[in-house]
Amino acid sequence: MEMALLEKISDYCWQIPIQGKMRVPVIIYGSEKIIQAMDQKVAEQASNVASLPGIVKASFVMPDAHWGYGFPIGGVAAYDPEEEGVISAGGVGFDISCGVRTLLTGLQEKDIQPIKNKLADLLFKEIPAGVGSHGKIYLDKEQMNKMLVGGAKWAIENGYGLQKDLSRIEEEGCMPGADPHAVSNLAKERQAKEMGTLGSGNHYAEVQVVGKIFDETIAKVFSLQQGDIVVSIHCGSRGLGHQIGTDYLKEMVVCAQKLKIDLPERELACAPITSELGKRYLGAMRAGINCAFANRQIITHLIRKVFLFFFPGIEMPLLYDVSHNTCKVEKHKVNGQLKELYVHRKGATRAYGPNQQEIPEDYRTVGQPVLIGGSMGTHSYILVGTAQSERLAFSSAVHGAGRAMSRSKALKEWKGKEIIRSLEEKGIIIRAVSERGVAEEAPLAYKDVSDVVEAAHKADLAKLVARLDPLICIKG
DNA sequence: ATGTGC
Repeated sequence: MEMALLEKISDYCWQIPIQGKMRVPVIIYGSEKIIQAMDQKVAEQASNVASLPGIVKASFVMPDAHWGYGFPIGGVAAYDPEEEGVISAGGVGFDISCGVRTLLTGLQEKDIQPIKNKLADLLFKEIPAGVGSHGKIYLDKEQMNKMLVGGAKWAIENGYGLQKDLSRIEEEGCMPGADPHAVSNLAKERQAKEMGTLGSGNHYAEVQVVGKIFDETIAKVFSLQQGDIVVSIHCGSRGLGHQIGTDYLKEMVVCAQKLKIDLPERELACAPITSELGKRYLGAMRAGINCAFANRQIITHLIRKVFLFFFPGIEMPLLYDVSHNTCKVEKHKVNGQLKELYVHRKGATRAYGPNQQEIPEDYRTVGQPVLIGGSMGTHSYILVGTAQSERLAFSSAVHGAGRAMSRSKALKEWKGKEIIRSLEEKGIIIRAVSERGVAEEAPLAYKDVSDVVEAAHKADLAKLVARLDPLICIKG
């Protein structure tokens, strides 16, 4: 990114002042090194986002941002319905409610060492992964609608998990206001066989060891200790979310044209929050959130079954489950006034600080766990939300490393087999459906997640709690 | 991200 175009506010905060059609400034969080390496396109896209009607405060860019479809990935933007604010399918992203869930195991690394390969094999066998992967579950129309309304709650009622899991999921695993009738039949058909599947790309299920604790006090509240084994799931709403995105993007292009909303780029298509289309998208997108909650809940059940085989009686409670592709209605302070805003987080994790009613009671004194998935073979991190983040970025933080290299370039650079072998030498077992997928997801095709979380920490968006090191990674 | 792409 061209640093000359930015005004430095602090070591970890930079600004693009209002210019052209921008209604608010762009605020970018990150070190000089991170922002220098960011694509210039991110600045353009974030400025475009700042030009849409009803945006308040600023168009925010997280340290892990990269070029996305219309809105940058790693972007946060809030729109006010009372100021003709908009909602945008591209501002949520195609993988609606993609997110991370982490399970505690109570095991230590030495417990899994003797069975590591067998554990990897069985996890790989039991968790369907890959493009177009199907599970054993088939939902008819009636069950589909119930799932889209009930989310993880529906999954638990149908035998996939424990009632107490719900208290550790954002929205308690069931997003209110979901409207299955706003979801196309095509989207539902695509999803019918995809419940409890991982998908492809950077999605994974990973067995990890807590490699480092940054904050002992908060780690204790999160039940994390050095050497503990945890399991993390990174996936979203599969074909359903993607089809909702595709369907509504088309409609929003037409809507924006009709209402003469000035779009710097077609891909910024949006609809007024108060419009019929805006409300319908919100209902469909919320159904997508429930689909992702249910999906991660079913995968949790599959993982627990595998662990129970090796460790009879094991309990695997949730640490937390949080999304990083959503639009949510939240109250935030703008110019000293509490406003109800539509907060788009695309590749940005909600990161509530202490004393928020929305987070589990056990965590309320310290703040919400902010789960940051790394790329294949690299560290992941657990952070905690801060009080400052509300003012800084509507309580949001980073979501992961972010690509540094295109998929096609990664394919030219590496072979899947070589990547798997070199990770094996480091003691990391990869079980993947596609060798091509492994090459595309090569560790060096991603930015360094450690830099990104350090920047989030130093910018006060969220605070470092623990580092997770991969042992077994199941991929599409 | 995606029944991967014009």
